[in-house]
Order: sequence, then C-alpha cells, then structure tokens
Amino acid sequence: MKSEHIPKATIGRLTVYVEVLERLKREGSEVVSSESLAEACSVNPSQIRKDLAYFGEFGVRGVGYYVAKLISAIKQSLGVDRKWNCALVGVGNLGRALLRHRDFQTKGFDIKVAFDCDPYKIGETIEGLEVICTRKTKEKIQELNLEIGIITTPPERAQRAANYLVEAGIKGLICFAPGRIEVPEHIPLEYVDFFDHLFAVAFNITLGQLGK
Amino acid sequence: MKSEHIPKATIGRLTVYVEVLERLKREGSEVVSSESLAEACSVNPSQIRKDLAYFGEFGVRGVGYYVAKLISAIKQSLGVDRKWNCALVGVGNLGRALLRHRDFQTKGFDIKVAFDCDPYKIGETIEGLEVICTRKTKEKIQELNLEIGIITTPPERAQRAANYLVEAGIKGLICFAPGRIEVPEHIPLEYVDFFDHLFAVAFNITLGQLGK
DNA sequence: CATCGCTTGTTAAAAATTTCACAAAAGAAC
DNA sequence: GTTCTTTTGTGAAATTTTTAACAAGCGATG
Repeated sequence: MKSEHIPKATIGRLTVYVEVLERLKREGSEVVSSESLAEACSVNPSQIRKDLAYFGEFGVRGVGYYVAKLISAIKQSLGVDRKWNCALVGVGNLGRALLRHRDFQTKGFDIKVAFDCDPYKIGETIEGLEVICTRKTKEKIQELNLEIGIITTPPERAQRAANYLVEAGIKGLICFAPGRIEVPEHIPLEYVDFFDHLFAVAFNITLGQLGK
Repeated sequence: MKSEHIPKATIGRLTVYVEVLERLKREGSEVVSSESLAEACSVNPSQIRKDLAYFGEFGVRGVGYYVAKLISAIKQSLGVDRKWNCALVGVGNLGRALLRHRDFQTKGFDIKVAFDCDPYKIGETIEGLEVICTRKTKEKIQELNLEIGIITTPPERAQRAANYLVEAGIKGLICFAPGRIEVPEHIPLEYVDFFDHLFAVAFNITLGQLGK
C-alpha cells in the first residue's frame, strides 16, 4: 500500500507496538506474528497488518515479522530513528521530573535547554542543565538547532511560551499545560493531559457501577 | 438522545470542554454557543452538540449554554462531580512529581496513599504523605476505601503493582509505566504515555518536511 | 521440485464516528 | 401576540476507521 493519509490512531498504536516489540526482543524473541503481537498489544491482528501497510511491507509470509527489523522499520517510519533536540519551558514540578526522566535520552529526545522566567530558578542546574532565562529563547533555539518544544509552564503562561518558541523557529510542540493554545497551522502540536485519562477511568468506573 | 454507547473520543473531548469552559468562566463569560466553544476547542460545533447529546439536553435554543451550568452538567455526566480516593504506587521521579502536583486535589482526585517497595523510601514523607510498604496494599486500600490506582513504577514492576491493587479491590487504574499490563475485563485501565505524543510530533514534523 | 501449512498484504464489508442540514424552540423586536 | 433571529438537538449523509476474508507468497517437508 504505502503512504496516503495515516490515521492519528495508527501513530499511537505504532508506538505501542515498538514498546511491546522491545520487550519481546529483550526476552529473546526473534520472530513474531501479527496474531501474537496483537494479543500482547490488545488489538486486532488485521489492525496491526494494516497499520504497518501504511508504511511498507515489513513481514515475511508464512513466517511473521523479524522483531529487530520491525522495530527499526517502525522507528524509521515514524521518524524516531534519529536524535531530536528539544527545549523545555517551565521548570516546575513537572518540568523537573521530565528533566530527570531518563527515557527522554533513551528514546532519542535530547533535552538540550531548560527555560524559565523566574529569576530564582535561572542559573540553577538540574541534571547537568542550567536553567536559562526565557528571553534567550530565540538565541538558544537557533544556536543549538532545537526542533521540539516541551511546554511545562502553568496554563496561563503556556501561550506565551508557545509564541516564543514558534517565533524562534521551533518545528513542533508538546504541551503539558491544561487548556488549549494557538499555533500556526504548520506546527505540529500535541497535548499531554493525565486528567483526560483519569476522567476516563472515573467515567468507566461510574458506568460499570450503574450498569450492574 | 441520552445514553447508549459513548465513543471514547467523546470522553476525551468533554474534558477539553470543561477545561476551556472553566477558563471562560474565570474570564467572566456566562453564556457560550456551540460555535464559539468549538472555535476555542478546535473542533466542529456539531461535534460538541452531539457529544453533549449523549448525556442530555443542557442548552437553550436561540441562546446557547450557560457556562457554569454546563460545567456542572459535564462533570456530573463524567462522574467527576465528587471526590475520588486514589493510591499511587511507585515513588520515583514521576511519582513524586505527581504527588506534588496540586491539580489532583483541585480536580477531585485525592491521593491518599503512596506505596513503594524500596526500604529506603518507606517511611519518607512527601507532601504530608508517608510512603508505605507495598505489602500493606490490601489493608490500606480497603481501610481508606481507595478506588483508583495510579501506577508510576518502572515498567517491570507495573504488572505486579496492578495485581496487588486489583486483588485489593481497586476499581480502576491509570498506568504511567510504558508497556502493556493485564487486568480483569471489568477494571477500567488507561495508559498515559508522553512518548506517544512526542512520537506523533516527530512524525508530523518529518511528514511536513517530506511534503514540502 | 511439487505440495502443504502458515502468515502476510490487501481488498471488500462492516462498524463507528463525524459532519451536514434542518426542524424545533427560545427570546427579542415590533 | 405575531414575526424574526438565533442556536440548539437530532436524523440522515458522508467520512473514517476497524474488522473480516482471502489470494499470494514463503519455507518446510517428503
């Protein structure tokens, strides 16, 4: 098949596949069928085959998928087979936790700068990274060739952070602050919101209790 | 309309509506139309009306929705118009950050216990909460009537944490560890994964660059 | 080297979700 | 109190996404 429009949900599932495949690899599996991978990911086997088909043919008929090969293929398809230089804005609790979170490095997202506008925080060092004044956004983004902005400010400062980053030429944003922000059409933007998921759990519990 | 099956995506959007409505309320709006709310949430106005219709009729024709009323209505519909007692398992960087995160309180999710299996952490106090040994899971869950479990352990310990919580009678789970876990059918489970979203941003940046 | 079993890639069908379009209803204007 | 404007709630249409079904292809077996 290859290309055309790719459902957003597909992207989400591909990252799950990678996660699960990496576990399988650690556990010694060399080959996996769409059926067993589907089982491990709690999805339909056709779904997996279709998701992969958007990007190419990665399997061997009668055999399945070579785990290591498939991991590479998916990562390459998603564009995460390389390093991405990131900037974090907003060094609060969450920002700090993310800076300390090793997986960013591991997964290829290198946080190269941490910005904050609070004079008390500027100059502080976290995980070997000096907190820098937000005024220097443009300078630093361009100097270090940063591509992805991670917004961990309080909600009322999220829009301003986004503006600075976009103006400085950032290519994409991920926003942990609640509420929506505005960015130009061509800048990919994703929101991360735990409460989304907490609400969903609460809702489903409530639903289950009513149903019974 | 009312009831029947509700799309998962609807739940996600409803939480966005609440977020945006609360901002509008703070800014002094008393009434909002589906059109302007849609604008603020970057969705289609019909979508909003349909999402709301699953739960009842909350608007006034020719007028719109009363902001404060709509917030209550949505919260009630989702089952978040009350307190939910939560247990957190895994006091690492992320766990600590969540414990310090004020919004849990604010939004009605009361983290009443923090569990960890590391003897060095047990007894430590974070935000007025003593870290308790995982062995006491069952006892505490039942004693404090905890309903939602928040899993912030490393991935290899997530399944065990889930097992303990489920066995202790937890009603729903939210898992921040990467990888999938298994729980009984009737236990609502949601995963929170930043990398999902980071991958999506990376993918969309890559896509945009190819397209051009 | 033909046959058989298995698993992919893909086309077609089904299901779910979103968008459109408009009748119904509320309030304002006259 | 009738008409006009507005905006909801909803049934029907369009679109998207998921699932099922199966032909095509790979490797093993004899």
